[in-house]
Amino acid sequence: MSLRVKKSEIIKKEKRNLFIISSLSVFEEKGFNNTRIKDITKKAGTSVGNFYNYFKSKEEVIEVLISGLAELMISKFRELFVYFKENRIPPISAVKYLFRGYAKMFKAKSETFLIFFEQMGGMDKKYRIKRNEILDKFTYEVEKIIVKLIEFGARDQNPKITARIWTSTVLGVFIWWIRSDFELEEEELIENLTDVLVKGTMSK
Amino acid sequence: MSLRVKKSEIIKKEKRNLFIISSLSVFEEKGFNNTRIKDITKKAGTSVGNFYNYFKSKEEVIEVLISGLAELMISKFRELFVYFKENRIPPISAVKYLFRGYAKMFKAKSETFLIFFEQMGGMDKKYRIKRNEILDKFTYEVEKIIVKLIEFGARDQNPKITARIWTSTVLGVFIWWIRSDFELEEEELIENLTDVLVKGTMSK
Amino acid sequence: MSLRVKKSEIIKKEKRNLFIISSLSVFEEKGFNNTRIKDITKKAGTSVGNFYNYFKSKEEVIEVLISGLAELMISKFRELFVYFKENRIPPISAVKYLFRGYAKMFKAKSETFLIFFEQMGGMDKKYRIKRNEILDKFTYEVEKIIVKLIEFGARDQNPKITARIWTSTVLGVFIWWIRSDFELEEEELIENLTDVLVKGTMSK
Amino acid sequence: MSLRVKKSEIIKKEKRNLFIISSLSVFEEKGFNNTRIKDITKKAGTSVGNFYNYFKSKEEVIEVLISGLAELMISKFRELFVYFKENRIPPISAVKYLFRGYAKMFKAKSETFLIFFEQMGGMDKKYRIKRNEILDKFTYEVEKIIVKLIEFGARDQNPKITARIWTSTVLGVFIWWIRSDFELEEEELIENLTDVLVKGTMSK
DNA sequence: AATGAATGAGTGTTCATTCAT
DNA sequence: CATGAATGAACACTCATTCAT
Repeated sequence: MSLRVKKSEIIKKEKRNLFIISSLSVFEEKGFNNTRIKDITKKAGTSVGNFYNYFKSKEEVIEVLISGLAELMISKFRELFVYFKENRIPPISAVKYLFRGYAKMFKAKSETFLIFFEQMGGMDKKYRIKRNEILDKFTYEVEKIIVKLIEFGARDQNPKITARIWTSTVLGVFIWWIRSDFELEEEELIENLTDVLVKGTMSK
Repeated sequence: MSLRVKKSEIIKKEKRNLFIISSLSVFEEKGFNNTRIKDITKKAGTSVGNFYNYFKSKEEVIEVLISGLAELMISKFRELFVYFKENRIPPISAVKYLFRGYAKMFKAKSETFLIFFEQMGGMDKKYRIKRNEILDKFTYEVEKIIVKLIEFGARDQNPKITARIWTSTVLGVFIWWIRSDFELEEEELIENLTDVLVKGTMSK
Repeated sequence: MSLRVKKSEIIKKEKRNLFIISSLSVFEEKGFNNTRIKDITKKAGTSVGNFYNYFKSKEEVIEVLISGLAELMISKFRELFVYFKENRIPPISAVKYLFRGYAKMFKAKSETFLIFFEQMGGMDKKYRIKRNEILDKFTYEVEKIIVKLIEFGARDQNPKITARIWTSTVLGVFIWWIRSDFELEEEELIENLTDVLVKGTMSK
Repeated sequence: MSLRVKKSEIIKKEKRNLFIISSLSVFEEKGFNNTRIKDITKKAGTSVGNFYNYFKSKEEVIEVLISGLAELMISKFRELFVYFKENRIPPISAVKYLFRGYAKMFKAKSETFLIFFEQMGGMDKKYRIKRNEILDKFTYEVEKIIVKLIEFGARDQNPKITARIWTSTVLGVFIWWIRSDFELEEEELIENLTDVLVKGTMSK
């Protein structure tokens, strides 16, 4: 019996996931504001009413999407930072490693990132606030790296500003990369990005 | 008679402007999609119907806003680039001068820039496309600067990527600056930004 | 002074007339429901507000139009009937004379007739009622002619029905004639119409 | 499954029909232009939004009404004409039979006919054009009858004019009959109508 | 769970009418 | 008288959400 419940719960979670994935691709195509519940359910191959068996509102989907993304970003950043901190490797290699991690993440979740960075501003104010919170958290993690780099001998810059520069640069470039459908060679992009940021931060 | 006509036309233009400015601040506050015509006209101190004496639709306002901004950006970039090209000054000073020009522009049109960079993605697909076109033009202008810097002795990078890095960085940082309500000292920001980008691009 | 007032009144009447004529041609073109006050005033070469110096509402124009038409129709019918009654001529000639009078009237007021017969039904209920009243009056006049014809030796039909037949036939045919832009030869039309109606009513 | 689908489709068609019938009676009462979607749905006992599950616009209803009527008229006329052609009966009986067919049709669809003949002119230009097309087709069918009557020995008239006379007469009289709420005895009306038209067309 | 018809508040837009100049 | 900007009620249509089956 308990097994049965578990099974049905797994199925439920899968269905919920199907809706999220469907939402994602429709949001990407039409934008959040121009996406109708009907579009999502059509994509998911089910009916409008059924959507409400899994979500209590249209907003819940976007909230789930965003929370998932936020979690992913933060945990990824922390994970990468731990590597950064614990390994005594030349900064340039460490940063490259870091960026490769980012690249992988952006590639895996490209649609979510596009929605997050391109569309979230057009939604309700609360989403804009949420987005900025996430960006701030990201910047905060980056700042720790900058501080680390200063220990490694970087010029004495305002770490807050430099962290913000890094954040803007990394996100802007990767978003552009996604939008261009990954046209550019990943390694070349990372190489160039690392080069500018590390040299810009460290060279005397 | 002709004078009178002119006068009424000036008044008409002023009224139109009032609507644009009102729209701007409401869009900024509520987002384009959550702004009602009534919000705009209330801000402008007039009636709903009167809005349609000046614009044929809600969309027309956003189109006017965006075209105006696009023109401003492009012309400003060109103007600054001409200065950059025609004056034999050290690159770091030239770039600083360039960034000061940007800063001034961003400050003067901060609300429009926020709408452009934060909300436009959430609108119709056509606006996303338009936005990317404008960004591409901007990047193209920046690329000319990078090429110039290479002539000045920069490392041999892929100017397309470096231009994109610059674009992302500058826009990201300035948008953040606007959003933080210009909390940071302008000169410090410019100093730091120039430092990272020029050193990141030029140092061996 | 009194002369001056008179003069200004004449001018006022002329202006009113200009509006009525303008209305007519716009109603004909766009239909009453799709005609805007602006269309009328544009045609009249004046401004929207000025319209209300001459009429108290949009409805007043249609009322003036319709009353004028009703008066014209009724008086014309009476006039023709007097001729019919007072002249001892063969019925067929009298009817022909009658129809020639109608034809002239329809030609002179073709636009008004089209509005009356084609559009009035689409307006408010009260106009439909008014239209039917006018038609009834018309039929009542025709009935007097039928009665006269019976005195002349027509078969014994129900004069109410036959009058209605005549009314429908005459109006239907003339409206068609107007709509076809008077393509058909007037005399041929009258000849044929008279022929059918008189023979249909009188021959044993 | 297929049975279920069929059933739901039948229900859907019935609902659609309910809307059409409701529209009809409201149009008849208030006129197309003065009918609000709310009036229709109130009559149909449902909500405004639901109307749009069955029709894509207010216009679609009128289009359905008109197409249905046009089809009905044309097919009825053809059917009656076939009877007319294939049976060697005295013309007066044949015409009477024809008119009885018309009368039945007018009675069955009286509301639609009223809308068609009284209101369609007040709608958009395209509807006026459509109406005239239908009238022309009707006249064309009548013309064939006139030609037949000429073969039977009618005077040599211009069949186009005589057909138009018949059309105007028949429609005008029946519309009047509907409007008077069928006050007049059907048989007497038909008798009289036939008498005038056939004698008017055939008598030497 | 699944369906999709039903609901109705909400929104952009129109346009007759008013009124300050 | 003439002008045309200003007013705001009214309406067609949309769509998130509910609910009977």
